[in-house]
Amino acid sequence: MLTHAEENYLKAIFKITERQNKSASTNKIAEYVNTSAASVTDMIQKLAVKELIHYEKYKGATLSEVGNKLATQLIRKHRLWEVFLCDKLKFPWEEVHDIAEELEHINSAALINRLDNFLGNPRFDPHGDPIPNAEGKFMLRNQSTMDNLQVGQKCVLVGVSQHSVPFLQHLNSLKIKLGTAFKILDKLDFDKSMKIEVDSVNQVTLSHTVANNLLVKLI
Amino acid sequence: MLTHAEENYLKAIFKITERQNKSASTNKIAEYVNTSAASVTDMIQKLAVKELIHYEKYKGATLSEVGNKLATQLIRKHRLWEVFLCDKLKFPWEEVHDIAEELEHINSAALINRLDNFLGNPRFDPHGDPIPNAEGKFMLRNQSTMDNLQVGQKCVLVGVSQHSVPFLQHLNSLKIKLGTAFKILDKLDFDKSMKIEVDSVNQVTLSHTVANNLLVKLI
DNA sequence: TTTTATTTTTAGCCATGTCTAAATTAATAT
DNA sequence: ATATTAATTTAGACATGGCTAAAAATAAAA
Repeated sequence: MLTHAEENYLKAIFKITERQNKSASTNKIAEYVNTSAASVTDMIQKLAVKELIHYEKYKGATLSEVGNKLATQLIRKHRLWEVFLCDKLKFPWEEVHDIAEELEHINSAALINRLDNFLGNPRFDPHGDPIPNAEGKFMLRNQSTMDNLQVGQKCVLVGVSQHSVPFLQHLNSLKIKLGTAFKILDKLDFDKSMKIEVDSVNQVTLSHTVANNLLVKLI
Repeated sequence: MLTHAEENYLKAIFKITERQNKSASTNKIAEYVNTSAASVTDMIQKLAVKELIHYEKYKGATLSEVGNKLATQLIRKHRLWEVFLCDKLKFPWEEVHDIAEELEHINSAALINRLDNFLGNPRFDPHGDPIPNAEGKFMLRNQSTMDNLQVGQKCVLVGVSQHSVPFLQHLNSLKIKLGTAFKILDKLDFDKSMKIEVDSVNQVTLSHTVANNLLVKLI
């Protein structure tokens, strides 16, 4: 059985190696688990002994097959709890991450399977991230970031690739949420900002940073 | 903020001093938190320094006002989660304790208040134990243990004072659950067992131990 | 290709919460 | 009242997970 700390390290390595296609560096992991590089070295050595990760001195860490399985189950638990918090308890989407961060450490397969059923076996969490099934398979979706679209194209928001509270609150204030439909009205060259029509009613301008963090599906 | 361990000690002392009307002994606490007496001595000394308990060498521990407040909130969380597990996730009542034992350590007042609302502000948990409200007030009920009743009296099961899995499964097998109505048919002197009519249909014999752990309300 | 800067590791230390064994105090029985 | 038993505390140790400061390895720049 894993400790909380071990679980957090596995999840960090999962997320880092998922984004970049190479091993997770000590510093990057330290940033994710909010600790010092020295502590990370200690911990990843222990995880390597337990064969949860592959680790070579000075070359970072990647998950072993077992470690990957465990990390995936954590992601599953985290995202299911987020759905519970938003759908059932009506939490706003910017508040669910921290609570789910604690809930994900509860250990009970029966609990998670019943929760999954109770929620109607959701495929995506409140931020649009896919929820792996009990076997660890993720559902993929063809999506792109909004800044890639051309003037005139229409799309629907299916996810956000940043979960920070200020970013999500910014979207709230623009009345943008998952499912919102957009039409690209204009793209400004000098700062890459975009003029957008939201739900066929109001127009807003999005900075490149914002557009880059919006995951959309063409319609 | 409290650690898991500290929370478990406070809860243990709460339960012990709730039952007996005197301070919780080192050994008793050790039994509740499943550790050695030496470890308990260590921990209660720390808790005393933090003024969460009153402690005098060789004389056991009682909760301070602050400690009592914290313990009560833990009980509240535990019991609300038990309701969630039974009512929403349809867990059988003998399986919820262990899971709630983990869930109760999640720290979020917003979460608990929303959960309380979501569940319809229940006053009692699946074993019939009262759930303190956000201010820590318990709802009391006039109840007695079934072994106190006389032949001919009728009652309804409103709680169980033992939560062990075998005991609860035994009740399952007898089709006895909260809300079940009984009539006392006979009391046997030599072993204090009782002959009972359950829900006006089947008759069963309950040992004194079982009857003593059934909390009932006369009707 | 050296020098410099950055990253990673090692070494030594600390707090938490546990343990066993031994010592001390309290309770019980003769 | 004293001896025995039981309960409690102390002492010393260990595992986990964190820290800082210094050393070593790698990467970047001159």
